[in-house]
Amino acid sequence: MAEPELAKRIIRVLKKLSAIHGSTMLARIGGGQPFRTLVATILSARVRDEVTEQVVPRVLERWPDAESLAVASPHQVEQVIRRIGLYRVKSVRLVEVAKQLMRDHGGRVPSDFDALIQLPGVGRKTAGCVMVYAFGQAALPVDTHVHRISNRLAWVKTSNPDATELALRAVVAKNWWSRVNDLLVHHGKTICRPQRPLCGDCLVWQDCAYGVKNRRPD
DNA sequence: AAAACGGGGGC
DNA sequence: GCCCCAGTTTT
Repeated sequence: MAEPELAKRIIRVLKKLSAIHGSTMLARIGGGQPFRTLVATILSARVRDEVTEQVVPRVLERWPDAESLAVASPHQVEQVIRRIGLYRVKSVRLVEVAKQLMRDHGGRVPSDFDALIQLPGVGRKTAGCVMVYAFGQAALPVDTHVHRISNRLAWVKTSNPDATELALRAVVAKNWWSRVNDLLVHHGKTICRPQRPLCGDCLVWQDCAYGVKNRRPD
């Protein structure tokens, strides 16, 4: 451990945040099923939860598996996901993903990070979310929320999300990664928001220079 | 490292 | 009107 002081700070914050309970959007929509989780995660990119939660079930109702989605036309998909941003790109990619699943993986979603990340429109975040929520495998997909928290609490000094991921992996046991991800994402969406964070309601404001300054402005 | 994709909601 | 949204791909 290069920085035991940092490790202690991270652990202290995570313990306080462990009082948080509740499910995440991807856990609700995906229901632990690989195909549902994959589709939900791809469509959720740069889209608010409320829109994703309304649109994705309609997609899955019409195309419940890779076999049916692979023979759909992107235009058909586009009509259904129209409320989501980037829908032109995403409709083409969804069909392409389904075709690739049929061609290379027997119509199943691979339970392998390296295979997932090769699907079109699937990056580190999406692959990590599928591994965590669909396969229950250890993965810590650091997103903008977790990265923002990491910066405000001064866990990392660079703008690289990978640095945050490494810092967390160093101090959190593998079987807790999904739980830690849930805690931090939930905290980032509700309290530690990008603008006007609710430091007055924050459980860890005392561990955060940003929070201390916000609660005791001078 | 930065731009592009992109409609919809909050303020 | 401006900024942001459980990112990924391209330049």
